[in-house]
Amino acid sequence: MAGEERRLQILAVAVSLFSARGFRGTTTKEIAQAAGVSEAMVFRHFATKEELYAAILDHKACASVDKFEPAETAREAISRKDDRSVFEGLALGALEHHQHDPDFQRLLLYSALEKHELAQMFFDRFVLRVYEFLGSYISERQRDGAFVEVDPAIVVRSFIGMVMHHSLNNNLWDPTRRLLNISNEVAAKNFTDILLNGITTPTSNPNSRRNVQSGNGSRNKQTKE
Amino acid sequence: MAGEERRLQILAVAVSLFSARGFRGTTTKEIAQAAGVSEAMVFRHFATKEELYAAILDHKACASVDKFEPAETAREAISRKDDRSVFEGLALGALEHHQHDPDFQRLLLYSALEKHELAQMFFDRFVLRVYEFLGSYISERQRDGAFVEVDPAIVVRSFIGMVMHHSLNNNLWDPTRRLLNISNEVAAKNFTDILLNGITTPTSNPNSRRNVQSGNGSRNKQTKE
DNA sequence: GTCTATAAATAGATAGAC
DNA sequence: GTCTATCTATTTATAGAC
Repeated sequence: MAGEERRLQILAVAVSLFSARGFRGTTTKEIAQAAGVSEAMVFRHFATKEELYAAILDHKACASVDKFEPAETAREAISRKDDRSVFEGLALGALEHHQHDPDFQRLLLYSALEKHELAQMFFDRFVLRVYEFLGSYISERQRDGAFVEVDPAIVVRSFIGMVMHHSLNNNLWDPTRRLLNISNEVAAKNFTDILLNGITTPTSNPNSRRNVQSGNGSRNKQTKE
Repeated sequence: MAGEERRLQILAVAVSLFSARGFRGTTTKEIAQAAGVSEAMVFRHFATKEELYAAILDHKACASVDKFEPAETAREAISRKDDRSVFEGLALGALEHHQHDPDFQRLLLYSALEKHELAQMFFDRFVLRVYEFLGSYISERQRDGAFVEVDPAIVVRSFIGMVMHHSLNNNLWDPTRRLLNISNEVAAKNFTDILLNGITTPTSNPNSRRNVQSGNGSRNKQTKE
């Protein structure tokens, strides 16, 4: 097998093993066996185990960043100020990504727990940008009077929390979907519904929407019905 | 040092090491050194490294379950049907727990990634119950007409997602709070606000609240203003 | 490009003295 | 209860033949 081809093959099996067992939990021997070569071959393509791991994280992180960067549908929805499309589209994209490539989330978690520098780099280069990106849209919609006045970062944290935690459950704790078995489309729609509209019915709660009116809040009764 | 005392000391340092480096990332030698004893002492109290790890997970999981089980304030708020108190109280409790004991979340994540059986046991004995507990309350409030008709499990997933993901950010990726620096109280309040009320202002979105009216939905225009 | 053989260090775990 | 010394297996990594 040609050099580059072999390198990619080793990389591929290593992704699967590192994501399943973590850095310290995976041995170079296992990687070599899974690739059907000797350990010496692994070290021919990657000087150290650490270098192999870094190559994987780098590849996964960059691929993920690139995949998000366009987010054409998101930008288009933003330009139309179509809130539902913005959030639902981003959620669906993330959920599909996590479902299609569960190794990605596991690698990210393992590397974060193990405090690998590339985990922090991914956070700086990807998560930070998402917060800026989404946060600035939320700010804009607040200026429009469409969203209530609340720290945009909290809104981003909340929404990403719903989405990421759902994927985490599906990939990590509840792969058989005992707790909640819904399609990504339904999940994205419901998370967006909750973020935008909440779950309280309009008439049921006298304190509802109290964040909206800044000047006439005194009309809202604090006592229960 | 007396037997039981020594045992607890080893357990304590092992918690800190296992939570920092995971099972495979922690050596019995390190544990012994951190406890100021020889490796032989570790194996005197715990037959194998695995047994020590299981003792830790078991202890942490049981302590956590016990701590939640009362949840007196939650039950009291539920009996009053004080939605805000129910969710805000549970969120604050979890956030405080995670902040006060960051090892707990790391151990849980590591053990889940490493597919340790006790991780699954914790899920079955704790997470499952929370879903039942909160889910049945949500169902009740839906029958009251206070909450919109949506799968209660999705609501639970959403809310737990906000809370857990926030703790995860604070403990794992952003301990310096670059992205979002708020107290647990503010976080719990805001997550609850979003869950109950959403972020859209009442007048801004013609599609808003469309889940509520089951019979007269045709009045809602689908076109944008 | 691929292998076998092996080095060097470290892992988990035990024996036996005090 | 505690230690030192040690065993055995495994781990990362290298040397050198083909």
